[in-house]
Parts: sequence; structure tokens; C-alpha cells
Amino acid sequence: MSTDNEQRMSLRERKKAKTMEAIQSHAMRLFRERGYNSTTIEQIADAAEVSPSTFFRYFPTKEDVVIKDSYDPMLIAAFEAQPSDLSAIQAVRSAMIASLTKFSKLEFATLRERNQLIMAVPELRAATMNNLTDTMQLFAEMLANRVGRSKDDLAVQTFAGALIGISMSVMMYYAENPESDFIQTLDESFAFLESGMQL
Amino acid sequence: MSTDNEQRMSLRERKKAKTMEAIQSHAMRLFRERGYNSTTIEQIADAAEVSPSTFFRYFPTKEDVVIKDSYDPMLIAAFEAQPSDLSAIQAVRSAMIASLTKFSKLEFATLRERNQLIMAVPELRAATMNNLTDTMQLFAEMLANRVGRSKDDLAVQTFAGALIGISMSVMMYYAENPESDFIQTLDESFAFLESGMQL
Amino acid sequence: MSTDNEQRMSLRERKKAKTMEAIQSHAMRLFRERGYNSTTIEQIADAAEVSPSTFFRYFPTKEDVVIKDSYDPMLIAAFEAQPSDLSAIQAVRSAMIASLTKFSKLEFATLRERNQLIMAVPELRAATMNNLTDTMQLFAEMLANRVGRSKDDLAVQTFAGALIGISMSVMMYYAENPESDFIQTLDESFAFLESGMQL
Amino acid sequence: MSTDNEQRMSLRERKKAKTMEAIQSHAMRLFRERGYNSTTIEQIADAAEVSPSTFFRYFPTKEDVVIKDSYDPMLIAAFEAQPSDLSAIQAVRSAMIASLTKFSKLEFATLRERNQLIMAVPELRAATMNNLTDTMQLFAEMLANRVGRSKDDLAVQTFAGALIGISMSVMMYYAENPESDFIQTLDESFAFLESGMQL
DNA sequence: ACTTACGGGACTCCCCGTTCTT
DNA sequence: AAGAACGGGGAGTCCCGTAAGT
Repeated sequence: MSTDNEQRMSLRERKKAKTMEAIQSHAMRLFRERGYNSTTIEQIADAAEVSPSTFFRYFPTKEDVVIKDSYDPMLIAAFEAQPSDLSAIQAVRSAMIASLTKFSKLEFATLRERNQLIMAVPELRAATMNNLTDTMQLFAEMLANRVGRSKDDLAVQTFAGALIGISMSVMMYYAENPESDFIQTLDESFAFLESGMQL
Repeated sequence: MSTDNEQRMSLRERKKAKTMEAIQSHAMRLFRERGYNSTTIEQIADAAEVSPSTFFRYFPTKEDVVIKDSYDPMLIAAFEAQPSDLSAIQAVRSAMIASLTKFSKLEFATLRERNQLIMAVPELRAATMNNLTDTMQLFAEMLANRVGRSKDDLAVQTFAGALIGISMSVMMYYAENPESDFIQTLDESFAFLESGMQL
Repeated sequence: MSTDNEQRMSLRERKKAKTMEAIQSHAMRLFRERGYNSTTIEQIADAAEVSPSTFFRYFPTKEDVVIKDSYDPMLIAAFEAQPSDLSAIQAVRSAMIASLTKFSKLEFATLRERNQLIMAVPELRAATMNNLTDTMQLFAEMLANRVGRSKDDLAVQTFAGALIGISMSVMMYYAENPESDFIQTLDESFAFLESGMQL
Repeated sequence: MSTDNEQRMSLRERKKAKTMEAIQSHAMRLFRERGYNSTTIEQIADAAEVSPSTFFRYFPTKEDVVIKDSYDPMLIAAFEAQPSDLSAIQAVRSAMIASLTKFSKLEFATLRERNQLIMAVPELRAATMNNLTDTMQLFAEMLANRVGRSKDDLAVQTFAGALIGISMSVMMYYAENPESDFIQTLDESFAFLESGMQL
């Protein structure tokens, strides 16, 4: 997900992106070094050489420094690119794998660290879980579009809920087994759902 | 120090329960009247005629006034009472219905209002979603016991995740459609899962 | 630099006046709808379709949107037009009535609403009361001129103080009794002062 | 106004009084040394060896450190002690003089300094003027009681307004003429009111 | 044991000065 | 050159945990 579109940005925008990036990386470093709750916004701001107010202009809450991601839009694009002869589950499964495969090794390492931090800190976990409710609505819309039903249809909602629930479980599994292969685990989980979930 | 007799204990406990109940009901009233974020702990404490510190003795955080529930233990009991010839999904489904059916009309009304408040207030929703991760582990353990696998088994985890995800979706559905029948909706959702989730 | 022609100037000025008017009316609407303190400058700026900085160019502070008025110059003119055989009190009284009578029904309605808002919001009331100290100095100067004394003369200052105090009380009275006739109330108050204030 | 009732105060209360006094005196010193607006709450808190939160627990706003006074209750007491054969104006005048006479030289010096600071700093002046509207209502009540009218009676309100206005003018006069005798100035002003304010 | 005081961190908003853009 | 965006920083509110007093 390297952003090579840094050319056509006005000076201002480049500066902004740089500031955001500085805040985020310093924050993650400090969290790693001394823990999430023990790191204050003031310390992050100091490290990134901005004022606390500026921190809040970029991230409404402390949690957002960790949580904010741009995964959803990627996923949507991948899902909509799936051939229409796939079943709903197959399409989701394939879209997820496809969008995850795009990450570089380094990006994956960052992602793993972030995932562990999130699962370890209650506030972050809560915020992430909450985010997932939005993602769930997104899934519902995508699915509804694909199968030609309303997004408020109970079956569609249930389906979306199951997908999210499974994603949660995989994230937790990955946090506990950092050596495991995230993509493969995810793939297996969806295969299990597809096969009828017989325990 | 002294173990005293049981009557005195129960007197005390009854008093405690009453205080807790007072705090909770005043809090809910205030939340309804002026919103969750605009209600301060001090206001709740005042209304319930206790000191703020007492509030914190009963509820570690403001969120807990709303979130705290005792549903999990009931669910476990119901699940373990299910006949062993049912499939995993069937057992969960049947246990949920059974434990929900025990609620009175009035309890259901309270539950509905709580559910709506939770879904409307980001902080509460986040806290609830987070709680669900614990419930998820609980599910995993129950299921693992029943089918004789480890609770860290990916399939078990995936299964638990799906259950939780579906519960989330049903809670959201109920918040948006308060006139719907919660139990029936839940039942339908699980039936859908059981039937292989073909959209 | 260039003095240009007058039309262009007036075009600009008309635009400015329009912007100012837009900010002010949107602000008042928002204050009414959601309260003074809960309305942020950003919201006002958004509603009036200008940037926050533009807001500040027109009104140095948030309070000024409400406070700013152009009553003082009118009052001075009216006072100086009073025949010289009137006593000081009579001249003030007559000048106030005369300048107020110029307002239209609609202007009066606006004025009433503004007055109520000011009295209801501590910050606004404070700012207004503070403004009155300037008006007080103005009164003192006008009076000093008329009676041929220094404006720092204690009697002159005391006189001006009493006038301002009475104005304050009438404003408060009007806020509490919005159905009353402002001009008449003011007139009565001054009549009371003139007659020696015997309670 | 020496508070010799420091005996029957629990340890806690004495501590509180001491903290409050410390904050206030350090604040006034800093204001004197570097100006009101250039002194931050953090600096005051540091100097008084408390946390900023503690500052706000004692004084809701920065202004209050300067503004807060206990003059009103004294005045009421003095007013109610006035013989009933005095006219309203006479009673007020006499009560004011009486309560001011109780101040020691040193207390007067402090008062003078405070008065100058207030008049010099717009925010403080505004806050004080605003406070006066409350005092005005208090006056109205006292007067209403004494003459057996309603406190919402226009004449009563007007009277109270005039008194407040005159107080304002005397405060301003005193700020500009610090060498003048405050009590005597006040007395003269009221005498002028009593005599019909003929300029 | 129960309350009150305190500390300190998150967060919001205001307002201003400077920098960048058009 | 005018106007918008951006950043700094202080005031103020609330939460919630700890310590001190009763």
C-alpha cells in the first residue's frame, strides 16, 4: 500500500501528511516502549514536535492513532471486483484474501504489531470492536447489492454479523498466535463457514 | 472480621442491592432525560443520594451502569442443560431461547430500552462490543467442552465468533426495529446459520 | 491605494454588509436552536458559508455577534438635539424616547429577542454590562458638555451612573416581562428618577 | 473583617481555607508582577503548590480569583439593622457607610488594589459588572421588604438600578483617583441622589 | 467504613498569529 | 493583496483513581 501519489499534493497537503505520519509513528513507538495508558498525549505531541491541540486536530481521540485504518475501502473495491458467479461467501472470502495479499512484508509486520497492541489494551479493543459494527453495515450493503436484497433484510444482516464475528475471532487468534499465517487462518475460517460449520 | 449471623449479612446485602438499584435507575432516567455524555457522575450520585465515591464502589466506570448484566451465567446453565444429541448450533440456539423466555414483560421492556441506549451511544456500544469478546471466549469454552476439542482450536473459535457476530447483528436489528420480537428474530437468525447461510 | 470610484466601493461594502448580516442571523438562529455555549464558531461559520477566520474578521469575539449595536451614536445625536431649556434628566429622558421611537415593529422584535438572549447567557450579559461602562462615560461627557462641568466631576459621574443603572434595570425588567412596552417602561423609570425616587 | 472564627473549624476546613487563601494571594501577586492575561492558571497553581484541577475546584473561572467577595452578606446585615424611620435612600446610604467602616487600613489597601486591577482588565470589569446585576436583585429584595412592595415592582427595580449604577460610578472614580477617600466619595454620591440629582 | 479532597489526564473550544494559496 | 488554512496555547469540564481525614 505504498502511496506513490505524493506528487500531486500541494505543499500544504504534503506537510499535513508528514505531520500525521510523525504523530502516528512516534505514538506507536512510545506505546511500545512504555505502554499505551502510561503514554500521555503531551508526550506524544512533544515527541512529534507539535502542540497537544494539533494532536487532537489530527486524531480526535487517543485511540484513533492506533485504530484508524484504510482497510475498508480496499475491501469494498476487491469485493466488487469479484466475478458474479461466486456465491456470497466465496466472494467475501476471495476479496479478503485478495486485498490482504497486497500488503508487503513490512506492512504485515506493522499490522501484526498493531493487532497485538489492540488486543492487549482494553480501550483499543473496545474501539476496534465498535468500528467493526460500521464495517458490518458496510458488508451488509455490499452483500445486499450483490444478491439484490435490502440491507435491512434480516438474513443479510445475520450474514454480515457472522462475517464480522469470524473476523474478530481470527484477529484474536492471530494476536495469541503471532507466528501463524494470518491470511491462511482467515481462509480456513471462511472455508469452515462455507462448509456448514459442523463441529 | 466477625462472620456474624446470616440475617445481618443479608440485611446488609439487601441494602447494598437497593443502593445499586437506586443508582442504576436514576442513572438511566438521567441518561434518557439529558443524554449519556451530558450526564455527569456527580449528577447521578446526587440523584441517588450517595457520594461520587460510592458510585465508583458499585460501578468501576460510568459505562458499567448500563452495561453490567448477568446474562452470561444464565446462558451457560441453559447450555449445559441441553441434551447431548443436539448439534452444537442447535444446542446454542435452544439454550438462548430458553434463557430469554424466562424474562417477564417488564424485564423485556427494560432490556429493550437499555439496548436502544447502548446502540445510540458510541461509548456504550463500544463497551458492550468489548464485553462480547469475553462472551465469545465463554462460548468457545462451552463448545469445546461439548465437542471434546480445545477451546483454542480454530474451528471452535470461528464458531464462537460467528455466534457472537450474529448476536451483535440481532441486537442492532432490535434497536432499529423495537417493535419486532427479539426472541423470534434471534431464532430465525440461528435457523439461517444452521441452514448454511445461503443468500 | 487607488481611491477608485464610489460605485465599486459600495459594491464591496454591500457584500461585506451582507456577509455580516448572514453571520449574525445564522448565529442567532443557532443560539436559539441549541444554546449559546453549545454553538461553536465553526458551526456558525459553516452555516454562513464562510471560514472561521472570516468570522473573526467581522466579529472579534463570539460575544460580539450578539452584543454589537449601533445605538450609542443615535442616542448622542438625539441628546444634542434637545432644547437647552430642559433639565439634564428631562433631556436624557426625551432623547432616549425619541431614538427608540424610530425603530420599526420588526426591529423591536429582533431587539426583544436579543435582549432575552443576552440576559439569559451569563457571558453575554457580562459583555453587555461591560459595554455599559463605556456608554456611561459617553453620558458623562454629554452631560458635562451640557451643564458646563468637567466629565470627571463626581456629580456628573454619579448622574451618569444612575442613568446606566436604571437602563440596566429596565433591560432586565423587559427580559422578564417581554409583553410589556419597553419605551413606556423606560419612560416611567425616568419619571420616577425625576420625581426624587421616593419609595 | 478579620476572621477570628478559625477555631471551630475542623482540620479539613482549615486546610481548605488555607489553600484558598494561598491560591488567591499568589494569584494577586502574579497578576501584579506580570499582568492578568499573561499569568496562566498553571503558573498560579504551581506557585500555590496545587494542581490546576484544584484551582478550578476553588475558583470556577480565572476571573473568580479576583472577583469573589463576601461583601453582599455584610451589606444585607447592615441594611436590616437600620432603624425603620429612615427613608430608603438614607437606609442604604447609612448601611453602606457602616459596613465599609469596618474594614481595617490594610484591608482597604487590598481592596483598592483589587479595584484598580478590576477596572484595568476588561474581563474582570465585565465579570464585576455582571455580578452587580445579582447585587441589584438583592437590593431590590431588601428594599421591597422594607417598603412592603414586590421586588418586581418597577419602582423598586429602578431604585435598585440607580443604586448599582451609582456604585459603579464610584468604583470607577476611585480607580482613577486612588488617593481619594472611598467612603466619603460614596457618601457624597448618595447625598447627591438624595438631594434630587440636580446638575 | 465512608466521605471528601486532590491529582492528573483526555478532551473541547476559543482566539490569535503565521503561513500558504489564489 | 485578500482570504483560507493551519498551528499554538490557554481556559475550562469531566472522569476516575488515590490519599487523606472523620
